[in-house]
Amino acid sequence: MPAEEKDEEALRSLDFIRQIVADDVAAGKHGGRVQTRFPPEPNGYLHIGHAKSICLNFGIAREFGGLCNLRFDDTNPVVEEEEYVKAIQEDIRWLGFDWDDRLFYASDYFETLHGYAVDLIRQGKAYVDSQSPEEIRETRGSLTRPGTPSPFRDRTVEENLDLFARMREGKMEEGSCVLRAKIDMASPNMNLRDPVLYRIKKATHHRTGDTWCIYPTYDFAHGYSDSIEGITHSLCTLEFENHRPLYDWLLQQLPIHQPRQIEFARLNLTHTVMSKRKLLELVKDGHVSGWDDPRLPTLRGMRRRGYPPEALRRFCEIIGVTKFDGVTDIALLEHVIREQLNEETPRRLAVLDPLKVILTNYPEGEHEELECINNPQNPDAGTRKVPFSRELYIERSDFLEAPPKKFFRLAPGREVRLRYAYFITCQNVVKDSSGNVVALECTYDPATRGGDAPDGRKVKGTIHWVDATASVEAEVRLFEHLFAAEKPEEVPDGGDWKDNLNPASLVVRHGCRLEPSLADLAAGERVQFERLGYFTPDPVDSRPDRLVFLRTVALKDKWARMQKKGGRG
RNA sequence: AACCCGGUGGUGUAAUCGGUAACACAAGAGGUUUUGGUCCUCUCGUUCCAGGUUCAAGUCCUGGCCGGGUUACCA
Repeated sequence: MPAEEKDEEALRSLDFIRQIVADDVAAGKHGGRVQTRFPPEPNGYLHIGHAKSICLNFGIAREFGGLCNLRFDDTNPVVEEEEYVKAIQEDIRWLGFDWDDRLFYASDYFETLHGYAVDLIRQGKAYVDSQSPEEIRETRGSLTRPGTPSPFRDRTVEENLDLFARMREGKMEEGSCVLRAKIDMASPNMNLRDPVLYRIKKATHHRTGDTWCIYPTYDFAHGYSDSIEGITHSLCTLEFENHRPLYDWLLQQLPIHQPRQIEFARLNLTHTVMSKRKLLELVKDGHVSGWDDPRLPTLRGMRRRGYPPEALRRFCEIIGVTKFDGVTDIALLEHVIREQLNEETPRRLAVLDPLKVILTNYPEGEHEELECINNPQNPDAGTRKVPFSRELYIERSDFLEAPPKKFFRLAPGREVRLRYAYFITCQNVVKDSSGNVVALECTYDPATRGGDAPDGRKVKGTIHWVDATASVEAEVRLFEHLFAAEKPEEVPDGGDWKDNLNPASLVVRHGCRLEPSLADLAAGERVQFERLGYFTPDPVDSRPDRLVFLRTVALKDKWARMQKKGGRG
């Protein structure tokens, strides 16, 4: 009733699918009921593209007071496995969605589906074709040439019934015959040229075992499964657009619940690949460590990398739903990850490439604890004590012997602030015999404890540090885009998409030094290493005695950008 | 080549279903700052083209152009 509330509601525009659903609800279609489904085939792991579909389907159900089912589309036993069924459920739960007791399988409906096929045969709408797969392909015609009818197209209902029964009984060889819909061999839509409805596969199904040797095709099973479950809006990606006439035709032949299929554009991201086939190839060929490699766009990879599920949901919300087949900049994903992590992540000090600093005027054998703010974004996060003494480590990249113009960090004779600690001045550069910088001798100003100078003097730079002895060692893995090219699939002729793999997508740093509190971070916890990015202990490889951290995403780095720009001229 | 679907700044979306282009990201410039982070300000579009309907078109019509999908007993 409040006007402002109404305005706010009006401001939130509905995507074209939600608009359709809203209209249907308003019109009282299906009694105002809304039911969707997420229908993965259990033959691979879920990726961020699936997340878009999951958020859409579960999101719409929730927004319209409806339900969303999880249904495994397991109609092809030769490629599907139980292993994926479990993994997919895990991933969806992690993303934050729940299907309650509505976990279904297309294979649950095999008997009903078979009955529907028999109904179609009885109506003269389907027939058993005894042509070979090659013959079927050839007589289907082409995009420009109509197909020609099968010589078996006009078999009698009785004959078809008998043949189909024998198919089910296993008396026919694989490939010797199929059940086809009798629609229109001259249709400009290839899907309507007597599509195959059932084929013989003498394979063991992960759920039905050897009960069946004939299996329905996707087109046959999908719409009918939707109907059986009372789905009102069946959402799928654009490549099924041409299947919709078949979806509708199949449904309309029987006096059953009629769902509506609506197609939307799948998600494409820059600097990565999304197809199951390509992902599989990367895993199989060892370009990545597995399906949960943190560089992959798989949900497992992202979970391991420390991406918060809330951010993924937010991302799916931002990208919207349309019929335009575009490519989303992966920078948008990274942005929502940072946005989320910036709010909720405790800050910590860590040095990835340690350079020793000796405070020559700091008393030997002495140490102290300095108070550091946990999260400037959130005062409630409080503070913590971090050990400090005469010998420290700073980031090697925070020191330059001959600093360029805009370099604000440490250099000979220059003063900087150690975050939450003291101002220090570099007095001497210690080098080994081959001229490498091995340590810095600095003086600190005791009056600047905490990081402020009582005399009001300023420093240009603040750098992070860690105590040399009271710190723990760790391995840290840094990631960049898996592919250097924005669109890895676009390759010059003769080239391979894998040529675009980024050789620097994984950089492993050994001998990193972390503030002691990081030693007992629990798996799944996320922190910000100040000035470096957001990190999480690797749930796979990190052990109490051998810490491994993964960088979820780097902080934005203006300095790096300036350097890059300058370097290019 | 036939059919289907699309086309709004660099990218992704929006525009109260004809009323005078908005948001986010990216990029660039500047400000604040004990993270070169965050935050704040500013810059970046003849809505693919050409006609037409209309007082009024990103929205409707026609024709082009460009892009995607489709010729598995895969999904």
